[in-house]
Amino acid sequence: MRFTRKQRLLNSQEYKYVFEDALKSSDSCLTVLARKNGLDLARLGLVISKKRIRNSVDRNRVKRLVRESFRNNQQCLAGLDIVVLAKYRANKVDNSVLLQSLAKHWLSLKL
RNA sequence: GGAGUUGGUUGAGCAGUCGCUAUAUUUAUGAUUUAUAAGAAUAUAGAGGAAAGUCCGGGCUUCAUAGGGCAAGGUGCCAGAUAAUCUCUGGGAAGCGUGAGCUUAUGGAUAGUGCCACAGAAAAUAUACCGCCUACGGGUAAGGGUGAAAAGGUGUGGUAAGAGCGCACCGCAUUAAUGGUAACAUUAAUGGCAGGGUAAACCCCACCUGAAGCAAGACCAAAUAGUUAAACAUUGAUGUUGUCCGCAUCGUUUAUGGGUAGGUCGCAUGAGGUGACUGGUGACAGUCAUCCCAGAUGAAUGACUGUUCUUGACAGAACCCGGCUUAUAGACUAACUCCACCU
RNA sequence: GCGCUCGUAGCUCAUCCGGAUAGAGCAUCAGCCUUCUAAGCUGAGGGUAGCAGGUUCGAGUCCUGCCGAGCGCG
Repeated sequence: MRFTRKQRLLNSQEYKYVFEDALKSSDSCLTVLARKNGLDLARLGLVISKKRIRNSVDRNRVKRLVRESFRNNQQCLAGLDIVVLAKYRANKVDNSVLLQSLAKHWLSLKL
């Protein structure tokens, strides 16, 4: 499974498109938004603010985990534009917990 | 063996699978051809000692002048190092520590101005309060208490009482000699005490500072639309910080309205790293050999599994370097000091 | 990438160019008043002045370094 530039949201119009009318799934760590994009691919965007997670090391860790999980599950998400928002708790949680949480979100969005 | 001081090095390792970014090579597809675009495979490389804070300094780029005066700001013992510094090294002075060592915005209070609460007679001005002495004109600053600070200190002689009034030692100032590049130190002579503190209060003296910052700036491509009104117009406006002079340009500014903000370069060979030798007390410099070591742009280093140990801190490049400051689990190592014991 | 401002009681602010007990309003608590509450009156508590150093006899105030918050320009 590869994860290329095509599979990312690259500018603010694409983000706006998702925010306007989205399916929503959230828990204590993350909020996930999704909207159909009319393509074969799934596309991912990340919103991880400096206010919620102070250190850049932690921000990068969350980003990488989300990307990794997205990469492994992209087939079942095909045709969706997805935006992941991090919450305050996300930098206090272990990798495995975060991955489990993501897996749940993917499942709920797929339905 | 214990306690400590000052430096230096390092910042979990190994294997497997799947991914990300860059570079090189190869390959197939589309296209009239080239350029190019997007894709695949292989190989190689891929965050730090602080990448952080942005506190200093420099490179680089642009601004027609980097010219002058006045402002404004900074630095402040001496000498050196450096591209440069509010950095570093060595030395002097003062303070702290038994010591190794550590700390210091460390010029000037005899250029001038200001401030010094309360207490105290008095806060720098002496016809000085209590006092002491007296020939009742006055003399005096020993003693008293206040305070952060009160006109050299201690002793002794001396006196009406006292007093650098005299002397000895200590402190201080001036002059000279010697040592040192210098800061300064030592010695000698002279003076009889020069007249409190504060310059991180204004200031004086010496030295330094043109401004802006990679969103600098250069190039390519695309798109476009100006109109109306008002103000000023060489005694004006604008031009890279304040102001005046000087210099450059000729329209400028405000309101209203329309349009564009895509890409490439800048951008990774550098005051570079490593090792050896030489010079220097040292910061550092020189010579030779060798190496090429991130370059993203909604922004790359990760995930999972297994395994070992000491169970892993602080923390993520964004034009680049040199410092400083702050955060930091530990591990290793060198030199030195003090205490106790043994030989 | 530059430049600037602020941090004082639970909250909002004073404290002159350094001088000693850091003050005011609201809030809190206690008492009075009222049948009870509100309003009113009286009193009390609450502060290492963001943190750490330095200058000074003396620092909330001056200087330096950190921490936090906010603003402006491109």
